[in-house]
Amino acid sequence: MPRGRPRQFDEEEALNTALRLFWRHGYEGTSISTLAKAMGMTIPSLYNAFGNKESLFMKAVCLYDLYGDKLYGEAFAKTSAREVALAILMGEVDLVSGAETPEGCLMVQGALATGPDSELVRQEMAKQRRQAEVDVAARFEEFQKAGQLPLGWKASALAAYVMTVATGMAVQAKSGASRQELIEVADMAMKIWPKE
Amino acid sequence: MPRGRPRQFDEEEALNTALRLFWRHGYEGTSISTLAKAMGMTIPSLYNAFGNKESLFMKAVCLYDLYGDKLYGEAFAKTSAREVALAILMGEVDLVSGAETPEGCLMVQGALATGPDSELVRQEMAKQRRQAEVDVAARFEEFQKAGQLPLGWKASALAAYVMTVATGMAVQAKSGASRQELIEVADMAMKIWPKE
DNA sequence: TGATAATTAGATCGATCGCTATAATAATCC
DNA sequence: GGATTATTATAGCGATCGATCTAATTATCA
Repeated sequence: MPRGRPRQFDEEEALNTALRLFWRHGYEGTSISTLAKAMGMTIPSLYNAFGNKESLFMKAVCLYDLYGDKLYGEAFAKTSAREVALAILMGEVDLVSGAETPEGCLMVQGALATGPDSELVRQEMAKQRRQAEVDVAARFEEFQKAGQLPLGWKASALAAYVMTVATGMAVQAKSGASRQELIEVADMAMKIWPKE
Repeated sequence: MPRGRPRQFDEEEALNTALRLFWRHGYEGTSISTLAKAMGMTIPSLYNAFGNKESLFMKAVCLYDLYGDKLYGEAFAKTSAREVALAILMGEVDLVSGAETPEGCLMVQGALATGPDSELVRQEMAKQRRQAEVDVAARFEEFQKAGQLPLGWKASALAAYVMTVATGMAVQAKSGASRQELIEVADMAMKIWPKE
């Protein structure tokens, strides 16, 4: 046990609670007092443990990234562009409409349009969304170089398309779309691939 | 001229200014004081003319709807499902990446995830997004009944797909995607149609 | 057992939030 | 010109925002 008075909260559990709140209500829509109450700690304890609201949010984002890392890790392991796309879309359906998690995607609804005080957070979310697309494009590029993309397709355009559908499904989930509806959307989206 | 002291602002112009601010910064991210300054009127004048923040936002949404009404009106006039979809997607590209307007879509980023105080506004935006999809589905249903949809396609799933891509493009635009990138996405999205 | 270190608890900071009460101003109506 | 009506301007309302100060508490270390 460390030196001083022991903490009355579990840091990871508290961070997970914060993640759920930011996920559901966004960065601006979640107040410090709401966070502190839900996390079972006083406001000074929250600041002592997590810095400030922005750094708490960014730590929650890091925790959220674990979901994405798993999803895209598994998708990138697939051996065809079509399977990669399918894994991304079906994985996103699970993520944005999971029964145990808030509807939608933290990267999208965490800070999409904000006031001036949250501008840095908004830009960081936009940056991470763009980076995810760049990563997907790089994976598709590998298939492109191996001549395994349909004729005339650009890896970057395919990646932009897949991520656009994924992002759109996240908004649909937040609008109340069911998992079944999202699966139908993903099925439609996969029809871009030419038949044999 | 009406009875009392004349107004020092043009109501429609002021509402348009409010629309731009809500469009860029969202409902929660736009404060009354910011709105009043940009609209060139004092805070009491703003309340006198527009009620409260929520009703001002809803009036801005009505003004925004004019863009959508034009877009979907023209799209629904097309004579094939494919042309309807193409008109929707290209129209949305214009709308969410217009040079004269903020990036993205007010319906999406106006109030996607919010705090408890903005819950009503958030639900209203979600409702309008769902309604737009229902309208598109109804148009596709007409083609379906005429046997003019590809075999095995559901009008509702096609509508959900098209609106998902449209919504996703709105987020992409807010992330900084260029018009050209969005056009490439729309082109990819249209590939779901089978070749003759 | 006393010094040290870390966390907790309670009170509160200045700033801003959405909103409004009051009163001065500027037009028309009679 | 006086009454009426609507808008403007100033000031400020209570509540909440993110964040912090001070002090009491509870552990380890020497």
